[in-house]
Amino acid sequence: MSESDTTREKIIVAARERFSHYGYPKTTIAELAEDCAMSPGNIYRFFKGKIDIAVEIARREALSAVEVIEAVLDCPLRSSRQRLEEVVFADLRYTFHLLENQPKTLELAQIVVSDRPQFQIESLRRERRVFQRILHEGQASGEFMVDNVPATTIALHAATTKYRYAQLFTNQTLAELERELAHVMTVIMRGLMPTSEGHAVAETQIPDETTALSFAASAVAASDTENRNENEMKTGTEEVSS
Amino acid sequence: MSESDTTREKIIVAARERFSHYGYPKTTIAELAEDCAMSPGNIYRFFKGKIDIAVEIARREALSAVEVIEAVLDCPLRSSRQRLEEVVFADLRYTFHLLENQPKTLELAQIVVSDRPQFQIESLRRERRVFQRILHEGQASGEFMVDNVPATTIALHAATTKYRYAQLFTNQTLAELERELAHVMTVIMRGLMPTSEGHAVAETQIPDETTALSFAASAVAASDTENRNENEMKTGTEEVSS
DNA sequence: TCAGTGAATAATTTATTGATTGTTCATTCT
DNA sequence: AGAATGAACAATCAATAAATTATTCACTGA
Repeated sequence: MSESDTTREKIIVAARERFSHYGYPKTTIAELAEDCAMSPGNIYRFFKGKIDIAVEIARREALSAVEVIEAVLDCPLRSSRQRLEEVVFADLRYTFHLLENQPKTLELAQIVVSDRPQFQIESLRRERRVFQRILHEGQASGEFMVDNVPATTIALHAATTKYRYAQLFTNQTLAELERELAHVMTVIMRGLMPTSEGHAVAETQIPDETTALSFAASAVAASDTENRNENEMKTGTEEVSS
Repeated sequence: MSESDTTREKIIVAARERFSHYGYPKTTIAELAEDCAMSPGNIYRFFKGKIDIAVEIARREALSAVEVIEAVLDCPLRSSRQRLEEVVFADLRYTFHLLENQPKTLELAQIVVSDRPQFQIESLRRERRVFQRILHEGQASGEFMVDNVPATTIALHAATTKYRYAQLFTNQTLAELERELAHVMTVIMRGLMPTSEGHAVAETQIPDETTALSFAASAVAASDTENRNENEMKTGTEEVSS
């Protein structure tokens, strides 16, 4: 069991290397087998097919992307508003840099999604859970005033669609997108927060790239090498409906 | 001049027919020439190339789509909130039905955009002008309380990205998208409107499909057959920055 | 029994070719 | 002159053949 697990890992490592260098289509099973010093046939004892190797890699990529974002939650001494903003900006920056520096990752994701539409749905759902947790906390502390948390979670997530893998929609620069997103968040925040009469909710400021993310990056780097188990992580809040 | 204009129109009519039936790639210049009872070479006295015929058709399509939406503006006895909501829902429904019933139109648009990226930028800008006009009016009447109208226009437009040609992003049904959009608009409206202390801004209701749109459809149908001039229409408000 | 093999086969991709199509332009009408 | 032609050429596409690749499975060695 443990033996066959390390073999499986070897395949994944080799595949990740080749997929990111040469792309999924140009990588052959025979090459992966050679990298792992085994026969092509043996690969099929660990994966049902070539696409399933890609699915596993994409799955892990998606999980670690959410981990980056979730790390903002563990950052102490922050208001719910700050958390929400940092999560949204982290999402923009993370996916923007991903497409910029690792174009093969997008290709892989597109291949996986076109073959397994459910994959995208689940990735988005995982991301929404983070939003929902923040909304929930903000609601509990009185910082937010929302009458339907699950529905507002979906709304928030939908309204920020443009800022996930933004290069798919536009060829604006990251700086332009950040300025735009600040305006979007300003409107949304005014919609979420109760207005103590008289003074309005302040504009959203573009968060510093280093603040929350250096924290997040180190947290992920630590968890990345260690407890890599197959199970979903526990959620802590109820599901987003739909 | 007038003579060569009607010839040009004949080409466009023939092209629109063939493009929507058989698609852009399967339509040949020879066929268009035959439809117009002329030689292939003569087409090139009116269009620089095949793609330019598609550009002209797409340009008109985009203009008439904005006209559908602009018609909401002429609908009397409506609050700015209602106008904004009706415009956004009209956009969702119009583009949804377009992709559903006229798949070749999407194909054409994608071909045009991949060849002329500027085309998309200008179409989006035209759409934003409608948003901006409503925001402006709402601001003037005191119904909205926005400190930066151009920036908020961009934010509003960006936050509703998912609901333009929604099938490109998701395979949700129209009914699902409408419910979702209602939640998005609820949050946004709370962000735009001043809260008289005590009672909150009401939730967005999904507008009736017939109300504003039957009005709009007839208005466009009327203008569609008649004054078809090449000029841009006058805007009436200042430009959206960027 | 079980991890692993590698030749055989089915499926897909790539290369090649011939046919079609977009575009030009010297020429013909009017 | 300007309007239109259609043969000529280059670019693109479709069809087929050739090569490569994914996948299976009867088999081997621990």
